[in-house]
Amino acid sequence: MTEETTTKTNFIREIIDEHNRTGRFDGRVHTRFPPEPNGYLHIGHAKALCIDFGIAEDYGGLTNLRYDDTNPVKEDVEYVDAIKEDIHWLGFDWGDREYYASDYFEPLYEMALQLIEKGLAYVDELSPDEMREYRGTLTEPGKNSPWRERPIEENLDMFRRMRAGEFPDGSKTLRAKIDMASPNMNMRDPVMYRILHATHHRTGDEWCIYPMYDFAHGQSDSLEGITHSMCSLEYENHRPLYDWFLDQLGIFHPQQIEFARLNLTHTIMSKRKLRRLVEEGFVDGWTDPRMPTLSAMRRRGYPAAAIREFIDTIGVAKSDSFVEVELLEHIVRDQLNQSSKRRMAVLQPLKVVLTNYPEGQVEYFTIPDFPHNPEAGGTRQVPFGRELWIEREDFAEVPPPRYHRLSPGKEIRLMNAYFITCTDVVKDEEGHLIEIHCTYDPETQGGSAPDGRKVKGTIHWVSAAHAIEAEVRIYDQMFLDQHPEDLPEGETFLDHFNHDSLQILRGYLEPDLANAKIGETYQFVRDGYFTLDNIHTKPEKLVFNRTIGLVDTWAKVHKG
RNA sequence: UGGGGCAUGGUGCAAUGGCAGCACAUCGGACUUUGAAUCCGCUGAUCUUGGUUCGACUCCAAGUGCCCCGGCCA
Repeated sequence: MTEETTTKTNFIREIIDEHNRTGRFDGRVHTRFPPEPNGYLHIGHAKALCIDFGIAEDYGGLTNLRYDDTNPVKEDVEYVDAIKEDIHWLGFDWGDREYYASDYFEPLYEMALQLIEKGLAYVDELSPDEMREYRGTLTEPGKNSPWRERPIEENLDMFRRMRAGEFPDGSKTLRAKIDMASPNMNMRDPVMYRILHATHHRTGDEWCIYPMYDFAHGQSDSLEGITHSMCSLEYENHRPLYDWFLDQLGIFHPQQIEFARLNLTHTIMSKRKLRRLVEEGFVDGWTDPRMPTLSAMRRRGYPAAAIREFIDTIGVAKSDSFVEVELLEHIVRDQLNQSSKRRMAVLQPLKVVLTNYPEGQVEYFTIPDFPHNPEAGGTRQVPFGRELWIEREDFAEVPPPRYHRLSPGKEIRLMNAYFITCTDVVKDEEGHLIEIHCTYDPETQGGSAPDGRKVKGTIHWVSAAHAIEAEVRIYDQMFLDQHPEDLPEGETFLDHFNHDSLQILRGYLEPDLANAKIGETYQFVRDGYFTLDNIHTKPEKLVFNRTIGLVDTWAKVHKG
């Protein structure tokens, strides 16, 4: 309208604005997104992605993709490919700037040598247990390692021999010589290198010493000319160390800025815990539609644009927060409502026979894809016949108060077809409902009565003779608890996994759905949004995932 | 007195010394060939106590609460 919705400001943008005012980076903004390839990206990473890529884009800058692959025992190529696909899906692009911390192992090694030469790093031979003991506690200072005053030449020699593979894993480390009495534990002579005789997914067996995150990250930023290095709050305590390495090395000094990571209700964001759900079979892999991973959301039918809109809506700050998943769901529904063609599908079927409808007769109704905005889409032909499927919940033998659907003696509308009135209920010997008999009013073809009479209820239907069958998967939250990680003593998140979070149904669909395409979402009228599963769907077997249900006010009132 | 960080409706985010606002959620109503959507309306917040000021969410002081840090993980 008059003004393009101004990008909301936040504390990070204010810091960048200040840098631009003072000329700290000559007006340059260059960020990086630094995933560790040890798991799939989740919605929390989407927040980082939107911050890293979004801010750079707004300031006319660039963003590098850089894998933080400094720990070969945890990382794998399987993840690097999945990560790239997810970033592209979200709509971000790093051009040709795909980097790896492992690209910098050689320069990093040189930098370590420099620090040794300046007397700022030493080879330590304390065992892991001893090191912990020497580190002190949160309230008591640590004490210096007996190896701390080793001569520079000896450090140089030992470190070269560490690289050469002369020592076993864990026998030695290279440590920064800072301050064992620092109140910041990260400054108590942090380990820079450890010995790991492990095969790295990119460098193979070229190295047997690997830099720690703290020694690799800042210098990688510096090497790439990154100006603003955004990360989550827990790295705030690491910033003095980030700054220390850069200052001692005297190299280009980016600014680290920390923000609060995203937490969502009813799910977990810890990669370690998500991996347990995968490895212990609670879910069907990292892309199981119940997972908070981006590839799961894609598979489930969440639009990438909805995820970006969501991240934009929640904002960025430094206070720990828990966003209600309902907000994400609202935005997904909002976008899908505008883009999804309407179709009819019956998921929990009940047979209806129109006793006064001619045996063997079939007629076709032309129904718009977007009934409330017919110009927005096309139409499709929907067959109608004497026998129909309706939703089990759309009939009640004894209707509760304010029930608008079908019940004995009541007239309602079959959407876009006819008014029908229930005349009989057919049951088996045990009293189970088999089918219901209705009469239709031929005068109400198309769904309105020439005499102007109204009906309160409108239900959807599928012609039994023409219906196609499909598997339909309905999802619920993985955890019923709002905060599944906030548990009483002795319970784990696994104890609270919602085993009813996947429901598999066999539904009857209107025949046009045979033309459904993977990647397209449909609204199954009065139920929700559905998309074809990109893994289980076969030409001879359609499998639909329910992306998200429609808001169901009736269910709320009814359960009330 | 270890260090660092954060406190605004139920949730998330604004207001940068000048009328505390937006979104979601909740609740009520209108409309409806989707009990959806749409529309209208209600409820509801500045952690506490002092101070500065004509005026404080904002500045100052003290306190309280929550989060992070003792991996050769990131």
